[in-house]
Amino acid sequence: MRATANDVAVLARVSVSTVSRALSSPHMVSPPTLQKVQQAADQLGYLPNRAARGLVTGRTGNIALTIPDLNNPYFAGLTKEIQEQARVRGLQMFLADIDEDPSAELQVVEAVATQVDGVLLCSPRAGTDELLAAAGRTPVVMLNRAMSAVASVVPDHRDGMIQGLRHLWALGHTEIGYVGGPRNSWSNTARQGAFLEVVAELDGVHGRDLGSFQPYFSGGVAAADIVFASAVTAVVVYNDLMALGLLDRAQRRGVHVPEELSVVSFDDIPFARSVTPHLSSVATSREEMARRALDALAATQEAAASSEEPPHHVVPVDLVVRDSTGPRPTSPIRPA
Amino acid sequence: MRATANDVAVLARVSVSTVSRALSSPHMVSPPTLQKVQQAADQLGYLPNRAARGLVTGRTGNIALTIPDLNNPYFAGLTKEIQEQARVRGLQMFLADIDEDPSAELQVVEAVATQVDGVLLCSPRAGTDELLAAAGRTPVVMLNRAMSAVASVVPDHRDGMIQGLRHLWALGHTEIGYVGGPRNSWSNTARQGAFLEVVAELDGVHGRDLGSFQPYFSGGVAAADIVFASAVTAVVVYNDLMALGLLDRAQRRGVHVPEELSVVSFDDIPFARSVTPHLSSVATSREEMARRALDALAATQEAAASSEEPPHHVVPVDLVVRDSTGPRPTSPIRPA
DNA sequence: CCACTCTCTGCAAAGGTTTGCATACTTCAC
DNA sequence: GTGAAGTATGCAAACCTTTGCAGAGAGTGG
Repeated sequence: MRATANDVAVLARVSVSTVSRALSSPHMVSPPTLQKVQQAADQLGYLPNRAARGLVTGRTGNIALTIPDLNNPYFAGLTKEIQEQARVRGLQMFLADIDEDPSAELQVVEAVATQVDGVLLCSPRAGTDELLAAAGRTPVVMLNRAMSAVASVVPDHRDGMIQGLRHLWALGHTEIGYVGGPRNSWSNTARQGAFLEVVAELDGVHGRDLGSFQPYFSGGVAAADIVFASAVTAVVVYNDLMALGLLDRAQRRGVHVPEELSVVSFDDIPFARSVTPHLSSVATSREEMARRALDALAATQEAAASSEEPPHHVVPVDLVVRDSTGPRPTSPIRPA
Repeated sequence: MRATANDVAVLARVSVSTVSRALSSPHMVSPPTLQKVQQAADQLGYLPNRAARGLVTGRTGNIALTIPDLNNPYFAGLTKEIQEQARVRGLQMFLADIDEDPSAELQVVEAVATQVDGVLLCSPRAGTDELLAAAGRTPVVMLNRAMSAVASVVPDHRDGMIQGLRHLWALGHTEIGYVGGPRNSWSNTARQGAFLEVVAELDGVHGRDLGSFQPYFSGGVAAADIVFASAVTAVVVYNDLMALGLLDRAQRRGVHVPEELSVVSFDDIPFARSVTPHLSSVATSREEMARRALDALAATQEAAASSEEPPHHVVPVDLVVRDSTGPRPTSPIRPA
């Protein structure tokens, strides 16, 4: 079996208490004993059992993250950054890919609740009340969903929409569509709402909701022909993955982007730069999201007793203009 | 605080032992008591503390996975499948993105070793000996690296290379290059070795090693001009990400794929179907890799005592032919 | 030389669960 | 009516660590 504190104690001829103190608060122990203990610990390759420690201290050094779909590079990148932020804070991370299954999300939260210091719910699929119930007393921070009752970190969807639409407006577009993501997604609701609001404020611009689609490449393919058949010359797409699908279908149908159709989307995944034309997209810094998420978690832990309002972060976004947006075409879309 | 077994015991007017038994081995408890306990547990929302359970049973219900780079969709997809396989087996999963940092890998393994039933090391960066030392008595399975001492799951690189090269050979190519990944990567060594071997066995085919590059989009871009300047009409590329970079650069340089250059790569990431031309690629079933990885972990746990040879899985692969490969051109590459 | 302060160390409890053993109670056969 | 067999439950130890408290010993000042 693996060496325990007791083994080290025996070898160093001290008590387990001294071993514990030597390793976690060295200043409480005399230099000679400290050295004895350290040597014994090294010799045995001793590492404290974190589960046992968590049992008594109440802090486990673990966090958990739920994510909807790792096959979406946006979420993969965000996961990477969150894990990196956890690492620099000395935390280990549980990960669960929910894959659109709300019950799986609840199960995971219940299962890990006792072994983590906090839970990060990224784009939660289940209901907020159930999730909070499942978490029990464990601090929770939501990513990509805002509610007053629980701490949250969300991108500034509205500002992203403003940046995207003003860009299209400046290019002369007046008929602009919104290609939506899943109807029950908080992010989609936020973006769709912002689209309609902002479009109403732009002089001479006519906005059109083109419907809801799956937030995958295939969803963009599915939306494409509807886009071509509508009278729009530009679209804002729920996310990059869908925009890629739209682009692929456009190419097959002989619709030229950006000459006949301009496309802006959200997320700025790395592949936005790997396709032709390179995608104009609204970028949120994943590193900033991750940093704020872990800060919010720490704050929530502190504020557990003091019932202050939990922190709500809105992370700034930036439109990155590339090749998928261009001036309003003079003639309408004409698929080959 | 969260409800404990003791709270349930008090409410149900039984002992904690009975609570424990009622919930984990119901048949050992009389129907009326069982019902009392269940009702009390429901009422309090009781869920056993898994860390405490792990302390006494020695099984935690957790595993850990280290992965080199979540921004590579191949690894993101593999992570997703492994987490899914863990879920169906009732296990929670720690995840660590190593990002090419061997010391981070060692730290993580040490940190989680006490709180997991096993560790999956995907494309390990650190040395095998150090990793095994860090894991201590925790079962370890390696993915994408094979060694006799430790259980492993690897794709059949050699067969993948055979399929890719025979495909190119059948298309008439005789000058074929290999665009390599990182020199210290086990996968790259395996693929490069297989390339040279297989190419030597193909009549009239001349293989050429074109060097080592970073396993990213940028690495493919960096390799591109070297490829165009060499006399090859086809290349096998270490992975899809690099192939995408190569394709991007080819388009900018005016090199037509597959008319002037055929490209085959490894991994078959989803984006292989999202770029133009769609990429011919050697696919490994991520689901199969994941399943075998968890099977191997379970087997390693069993065989901890009996010192049998650890299991070594070689997972079959399939070349998926798409649009990036075509007949040998009659005239050599001529960048615009 | 005493009393006091400080520094260091050990004892024992606590955290929440599982499980071997013992006990109490039933049931049944003789 | 007694003994055996069987069932259901509780007690207490164990897992590994941290930490409050107490005690031992050393040093210091009067």
